[in-house]
Amino acid sequence: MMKKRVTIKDVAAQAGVTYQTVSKVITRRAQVLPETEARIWAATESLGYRPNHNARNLRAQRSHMIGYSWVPTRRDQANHILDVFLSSMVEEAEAAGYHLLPFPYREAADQVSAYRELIDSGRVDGFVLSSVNYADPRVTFLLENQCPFVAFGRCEPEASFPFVDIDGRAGLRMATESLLRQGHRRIAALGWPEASRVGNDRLSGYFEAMHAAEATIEPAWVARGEGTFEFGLATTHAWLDLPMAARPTGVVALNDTMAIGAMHAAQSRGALPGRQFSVIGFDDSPMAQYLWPPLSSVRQPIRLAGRKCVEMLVAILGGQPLADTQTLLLPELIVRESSGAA
Amino acid sequence: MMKKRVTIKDVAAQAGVTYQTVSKVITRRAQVLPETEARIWAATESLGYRPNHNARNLRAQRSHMIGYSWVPTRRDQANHILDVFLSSMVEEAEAAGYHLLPFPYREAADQVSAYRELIDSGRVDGFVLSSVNYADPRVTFLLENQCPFVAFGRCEPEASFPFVDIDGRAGLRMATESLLRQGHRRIAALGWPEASRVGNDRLSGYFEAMHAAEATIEPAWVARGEGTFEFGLATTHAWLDLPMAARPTGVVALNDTMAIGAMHAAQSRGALPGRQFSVIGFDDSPMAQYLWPPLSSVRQPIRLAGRKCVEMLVAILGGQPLADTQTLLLPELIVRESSGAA
DNA sequence: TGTAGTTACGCGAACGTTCGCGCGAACGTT
DNA sequence: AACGTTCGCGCGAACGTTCGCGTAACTACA
Repeated sequence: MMKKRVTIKDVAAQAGVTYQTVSKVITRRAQVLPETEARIWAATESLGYRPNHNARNLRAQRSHMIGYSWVPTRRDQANHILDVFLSSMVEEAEAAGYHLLPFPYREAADQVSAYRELIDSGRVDGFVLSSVNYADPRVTFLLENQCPFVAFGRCEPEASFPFVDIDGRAGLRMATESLLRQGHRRIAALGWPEASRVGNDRLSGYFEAMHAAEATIEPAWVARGEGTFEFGLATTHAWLDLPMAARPTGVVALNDTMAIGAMHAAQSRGALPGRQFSVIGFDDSPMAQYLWPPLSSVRQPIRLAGRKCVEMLVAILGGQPLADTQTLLLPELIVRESSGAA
Repeated sequence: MMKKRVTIKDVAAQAGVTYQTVSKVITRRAQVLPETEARIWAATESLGYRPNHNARNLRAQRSHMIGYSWVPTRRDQANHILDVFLSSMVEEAEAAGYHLLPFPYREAADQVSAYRELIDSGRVDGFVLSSVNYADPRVTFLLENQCPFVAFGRCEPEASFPFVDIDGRAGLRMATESLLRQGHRRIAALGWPEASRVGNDRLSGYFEAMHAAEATIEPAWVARGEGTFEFGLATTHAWLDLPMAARPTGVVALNDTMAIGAMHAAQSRGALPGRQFSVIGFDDSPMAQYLWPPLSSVRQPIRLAGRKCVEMLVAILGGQPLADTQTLLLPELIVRESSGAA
């Protein structure tokens, strides 16, 4: 079907040298006459030669591939991050002579086996992990087998492995401080279950800001749920049912979906978000700007994170010592009309 | 660093046979005593042997990789489709012993060279294309070089190559018919530039439905723009400025972003979407349900499309004759409150 | 002119597989 | 008992590279 592959031997024949010499020229380890070198380059050019990566990788005992798997999202909760995260990783990888190998997400028990297969069969040289949580079995597996990886997200602070993470604590601190500055004192938070490391990290920023401002926190103001629209909606309704003195005037949410639920609840009671009731989300999903009123939200530097993950992993795979093995990136608060003066 | 790779020879040594025999057992081309076979399987098991894919691929002159590249979206227009499309492809590919190779999108002039490099260096066996448009240079290149590929999206009807596409025409016909059934006669459309094949295809469904219902179409009702929120907003404002008799009572949009613009325009003039003015979008993006009122939209069977693309490509790569080389999938209209009786 | 040092290139081997051929042993048939 | 068949397995080669060593030819110096 396709025209014959052109190999290094074809080039050699045309240039009148042995194929090993061609190899040396191409990999620039040559001590060759300028004249022969020119002939060889001319031959590669005219034949359109491209080194066969399978053969190279076999010889080098490397695959130049980076494994990556992500947990698929429900259809009503878009993963708007994936596009940016993936393309930034893919670009950075290509620049370093690597490629990304996406593989299907598997459920808990099976999860580690997918990683094992890929590494044992030589398909990948290392991994980028995401959605890392407490006591992640993948992390322990990879550490045990001394398999190179970089995590997007931390897990235990004790475990020391290379990671890139976004400072969610700082993000929620910024959001909370923004409300405090606008005169809010009674601020509630829509959080995730206690099992979520990311959730706890972000929430701690809320506590920090509140304590620093010496604002009291009613236990009822900190709600933990699955991050859904419905949870944000129901919880906010409950808050707005509280007696005036205990009723929050603003909410910070760990994601935009819950924030939108909160906005709907407020609006359906005639409390215009941004005027009578302030809401700040997290993620700065594209819909944030199209809501009415547009939603304030914390934006994460995803592109940077993707680049950094791959950059670090490539350095590790190249055997280079890493300056800082752990990177924390600052998010940015985007203030829109959903949050305003108390 | 990592413990020594275990190869087929290690297995052979432990099982007391030559490594070629192990190969035969593993690839199931063996005529072997049940007893030896058992020994071999036991050895692979105990050593945790995994075939080296680089070596296999080199030998087989195949990479078992499928190249895929997508055009990155602007940060305010989420690609909520990518997650589903990618994971469905990755899953289907794995089931067939393939993997996906994502590579960076390049601009027009350079675009083909990326495909050439991948195929010439033996990194991929074929491609899945998306965002195919009229006279796509990638298509002509791949056809010329007889390189296997499946397109997600058609281009010219004449060019005959395997593709999977979603029947956008049917989608817009359904949307338009839905409004017609609810008594609307003056229906406008928010389209894409004439250079967009997908745009023209979808729009033709609008024309079809209108003609079938013998509803007249004012030229001003068909607007073509870049698909942005701002375009939907401005255009709808212009429509609502028309004299009563020429003013549309409903809009169908080629994507949700423009539909949301239309909703905002209507709302800001006190026309509640779904009551005084109906809007139907396209994509059923996750935010559709969280808008107020929730947006009616056309949902595409993306997961199915992804599976189908890979299924077809794998069949082609396996040398199997394809029953139908061209698949058209029907979208589904999700009616919510943004569209209602005229 | 003999020897040491350098330069330019060839040669063999190896990476981990698969594949087709070949060969001895066991088997059944005349 | 001699002969063809089948079975079970070994053997050599090949896929396209890279790498270290070997070795001619050339330069330089005594």
